[in-house]
Amino acid sequence: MSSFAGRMKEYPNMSLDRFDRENLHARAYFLSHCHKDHMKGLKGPLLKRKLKFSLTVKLYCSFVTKELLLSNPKYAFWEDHIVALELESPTLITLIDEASGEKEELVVTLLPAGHCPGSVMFLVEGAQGTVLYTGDFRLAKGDASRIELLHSGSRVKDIKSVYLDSTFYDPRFYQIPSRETCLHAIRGLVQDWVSRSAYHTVWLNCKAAYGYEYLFTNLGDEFHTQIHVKSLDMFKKMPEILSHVTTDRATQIHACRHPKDEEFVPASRLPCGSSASDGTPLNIISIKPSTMWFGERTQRTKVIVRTGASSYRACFSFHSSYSEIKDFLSYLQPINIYPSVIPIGRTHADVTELKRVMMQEATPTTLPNPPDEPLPLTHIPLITGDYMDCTESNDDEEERYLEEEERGGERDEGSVSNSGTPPHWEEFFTTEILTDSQTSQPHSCSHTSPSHSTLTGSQTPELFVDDSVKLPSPSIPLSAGRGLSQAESMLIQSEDRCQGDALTNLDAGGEESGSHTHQSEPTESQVSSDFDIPSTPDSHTPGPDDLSDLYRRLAAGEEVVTRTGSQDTIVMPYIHMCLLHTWPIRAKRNHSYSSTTL
DNA sequence: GCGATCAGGT
DNA sequence: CACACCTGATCGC
Repeated sequence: MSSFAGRMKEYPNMSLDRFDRENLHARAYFLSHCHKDHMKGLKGPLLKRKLKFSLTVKLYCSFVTKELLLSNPKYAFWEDHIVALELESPTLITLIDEASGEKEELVVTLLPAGHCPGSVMFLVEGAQGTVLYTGDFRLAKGDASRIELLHSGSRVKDIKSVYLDSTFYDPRFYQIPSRETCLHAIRGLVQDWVSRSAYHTVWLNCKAAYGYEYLFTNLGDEFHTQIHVKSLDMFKKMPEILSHVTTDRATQIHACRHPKDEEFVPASRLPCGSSASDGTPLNIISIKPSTMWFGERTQRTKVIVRTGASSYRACFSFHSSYSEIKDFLSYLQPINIYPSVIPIGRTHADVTELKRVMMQEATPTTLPNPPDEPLPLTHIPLITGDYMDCTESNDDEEERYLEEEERGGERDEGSVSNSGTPPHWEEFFTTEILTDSQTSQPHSCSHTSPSHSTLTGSQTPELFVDDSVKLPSPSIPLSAGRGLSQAESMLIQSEDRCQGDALTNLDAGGEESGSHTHQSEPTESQVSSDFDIPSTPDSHTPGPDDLSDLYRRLAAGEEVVTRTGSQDTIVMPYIHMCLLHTWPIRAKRNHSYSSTTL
């Protein structure tokens, strides 16, 4: 749970993801994504009143977040105060003190966060330096190097502070199987079940939160069906999602929910109460997306776990793992790291210390101690237990592993050739409301690069452990209930293949100190970039005045040429569609910059 | 009646 | 061992 109080040291006049208490006095608000724990105070009467009397206070977020937010009538009063920004489009924002008229100018850039639809990180550049507020994020190893606006010419921008989603910033959560691996496993399980008969039905037991949509779109594509959900309202401007969901209960894949009686659902009935029209009882399995993690030396990654006669857990994470966070931080090398989550049983000092350890790992050279920060003590490991040999379930229930998948990267998806690549699908946001009849065809996008088109086209995935996964046969009594026998549990033991790749990747990511210059890149087997950052060997860092002018012009949409050394560097004002990310839902329209001043 | 907070649950 | 959410009880206004 985020314990971030809402404000950053450098820019205390803006509030991010918190809207109560001190944040009531902010000059501008920023919402990174539409999850309730980042919206505290957002519908409060005090803020509502403030808006009534203010001409300048705005809420900045992505288009998708705006849409999701306004789909809840409780936030309707924000409508005229929301400024949706494009991803990866530096925007000049002027914070105005309404009492004194004092102004403060910032350049804010939304970067894709990979956490849920519409989720972004905020890159803020201004007089107090460049800071990055990550919100919640899930980025794979190497992703930071693909975000062009974290770079200036050939090098990473000098980042003073990162306000970090530190949910899994703990070595216990060293590894979380990649999105592709998890998706692939779920697809295999669904495939095995729904192919048995039209009466075999899958219930995806998802929580009431945004973030599972890419599961729906992928499964929908794969099985040529729509996923049954409770409501479509929030997706009415998101054709790529809308086309994959339905309120028609006659489908083999459900993600519907019911406020009550969730306990008795598996094997007997669905939350929506759907049953076959001819009275034949449905054969239902439930799949509950859950976070599963593995220690540093763990060679197995069990992606699907059977928890009952007809219930499963499948690995699914909205947040980056420890090694992904470390990769992210070692790439950016911020001077300060402010964790947003203080782990239970930890004090703020502990986390501050972790940060020091992190920075020591990241930068072999001596770092200046940031002013007002306590000095590091010695490194106390967060966890004293044995997480190195974590081959057990992460869950408290006794469970049998159904599948072990350690693909270590390049074998993830049939057509995917590198390990760090998120699922290949695109979502697009539109300003028009689509009707059901308009949504049957997946939208293509002119921005999509040819390689993306290839990847998002129909794929022939490898069947996942198709002869090793054994689902309960219909002849086995589907008595719900716990205490499976060994035989019933059917441990699927694929051979432990922990090929070198996975460990090599992890090890290459951040421990050893020598390779952590900003320019350093993992070897090409680990990371593929969608663009090459040009090398400008003798460039120099522009001063604050240069930057200020540059960003002003960038915000105005100009193409900017700067002389940073012996070469001219052309700074493109808008980079579109270059990232292979799961969640950056881009505006489907020609959109000039929102150059926002007030 | 509403909001904030907490406990307890999934 | 986590997240992100819900419901219900309680308290204060």
